[in-house]
Formats: sequence, C-alpha cells, structure tokens
Amino acid sequence: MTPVLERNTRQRRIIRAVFDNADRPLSIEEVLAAARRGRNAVSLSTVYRFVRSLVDEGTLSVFELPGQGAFYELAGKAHHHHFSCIRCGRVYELNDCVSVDKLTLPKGFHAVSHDLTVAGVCAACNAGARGSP
Amino acid sequence: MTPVLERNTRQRRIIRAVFDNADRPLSIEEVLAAARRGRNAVSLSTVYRFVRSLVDEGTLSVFELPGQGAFYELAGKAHHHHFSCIRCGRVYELNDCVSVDKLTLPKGFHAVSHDLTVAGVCAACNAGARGSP
DNA sequence: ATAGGTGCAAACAGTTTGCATGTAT
DNA sequence: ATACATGCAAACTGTTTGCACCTAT
Repeated sequence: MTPVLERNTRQRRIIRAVFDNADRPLSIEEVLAAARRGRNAVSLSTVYRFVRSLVDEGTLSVFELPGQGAFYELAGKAHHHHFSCIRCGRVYELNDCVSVDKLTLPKGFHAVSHDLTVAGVCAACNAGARGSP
Repeated sequence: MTPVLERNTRQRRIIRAVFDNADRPLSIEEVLAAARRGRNAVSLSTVYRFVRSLVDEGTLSVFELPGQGAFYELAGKAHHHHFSCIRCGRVYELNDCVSVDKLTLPKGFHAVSHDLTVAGVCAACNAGARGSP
C-alpha cells in the first residue's frame, strides 16, 4: 500500500542526495557504496526499496543493460541512450539519439521502442591509467 | 578442463537439433521446453552446460536482452540486432544493422561495440489474437 | 500515539557446481 | 575399461519480503 504520508528519514535524504550529485546512471551497488561514504550508512534492502519507490513515483527511471543489471537515473530527461565502459564498468548518458526509426522491420512487425547501448572505453579510462571506478 | 574427445549423447543430439530447427534466438527455458517435447527429456543443468560449451567452442553466440536474460543463436551470422515481442516474449533477428556509427560520443570516449534492441509486437501477435508463444 | 520506515534474516529465481551414477567410446 | 556426460541437489548471486523494532510525524 502507498503510504498516506511519506517520511523524510536520514536514509532517504542520503539516497536522494546520491542521485542529486550523480552525473551518470547508478546501479544499486553504486548507490549503496556512495551512501556508505557518509558513515552510518543505509542497508541494502532500504536502497532497493526506496529506489524502487522513487521509480514508481516517477522521480527516477530505470533501464537494464545487457548482463549488467539495472541502472537508475533522474527521470524526465529527453530520450537518450547509454554508454557502458568496458574498463571501469561505469555507465554514462549519451544525449544523442540516433534516429533508429529508419530501421526496416520484417512485414507485420510493429516497433514500440528501442534501446541502444554503446560499449567502449570512457574518457577517464582513456586518459588516466587508472583501472577501476 | 576441455575433454579430449567429445561424446555424441542423446541429450546433445536433442539440443543441437533444437538450434538447427530454430528460426530465432532461444532462451535456456525455450531450449528446455523444445527438448522436452521429445519425451525422455534433458535436465536443466545439461542444457546450461552444453549450451555454454557450444558457446565456448564457437557454435553458438550469446547476447543478453535488458531484463530478459540470455539468448542463444547459431554463430557466424553477420552483425545484426534483435527484436523482442512485448506480447509473446519471443525474440527475433533483424538483418538490418542501422549505421549507429554516426553517433557522436563525448570527447575522450571510444566505442568498441553497440547493441540495439527494438521492442514491439511481432507479426504472429499482430495477426492472430493468440497471446502466448 | 501511530503509521510508516528500517534492518536483519529468510525466501526466491536464475544459474552454476560437486559428486555419485550412467554411458559412449 | 575408462574418460566423459548426466542428473540431482546443494551452493551462489542478485533481488524481494516478513517481521519485530525504531522514528518522524
């Protein structure tokens, strides 16, 4: 059941802040890790639960990357796609939406949406020799 | 360890036949279901194991669809993308590869590969009123 | 005071693995 | 005869859920 009144708890403040400060989509583990930095952290189930409710209320949007699970970002942005760094695992937004519309589907098929993910090496990994996130 | 000599068992014949007769990529569950039709079926772990070894030896290729897990198809085809039917859940190949190359990446980013999935309603579902696979 | 939220541990689904048994060679 | 494959059940991973306790309102 959706609560009548939402509460502003320490954990929720932390999680909201994580997304407000993020410049890229985050996985649950990344949210958890970012939250942990503030000491007196947040439990894994709370992250799952609150992130899900933010998605349900429309504050966040989710997408899944092939083999990498779900990522979350602030909702309301224009249609865009994602870049996944094969070196550090971070995911970034691409503001360019290639017009995939010209794609020809077999007869009788009707497209509703499309998802594009580009994989490669991100700027940070290309520059520094630093390997992990 | 990779065996010195591979054996031609009943189960392996069945699983190979499933892929030879398939006209679209299959999930593990679909392979299992197709194999079951032949009575005296194949166990789930055998499907996982043998499919994996077919991938390792290069006979099959795998890809993962966002939120739908892994799909397997005969390897060696030209670069292509996939269509996922939101009604029946079946996945199809698209032979058309949109030139995504023109996509502009942020400075310092380097693309290695891209994945495109189109979701929509397939011909079978558009035609008949039949709902499931 | 009380509805709502949190944390833990148990439950789950999907996938992998160890081991005793079965079988193609 | 023996190495290899199978099936089952147990282990694992990622995610969800039930419940007793805690806390913002």
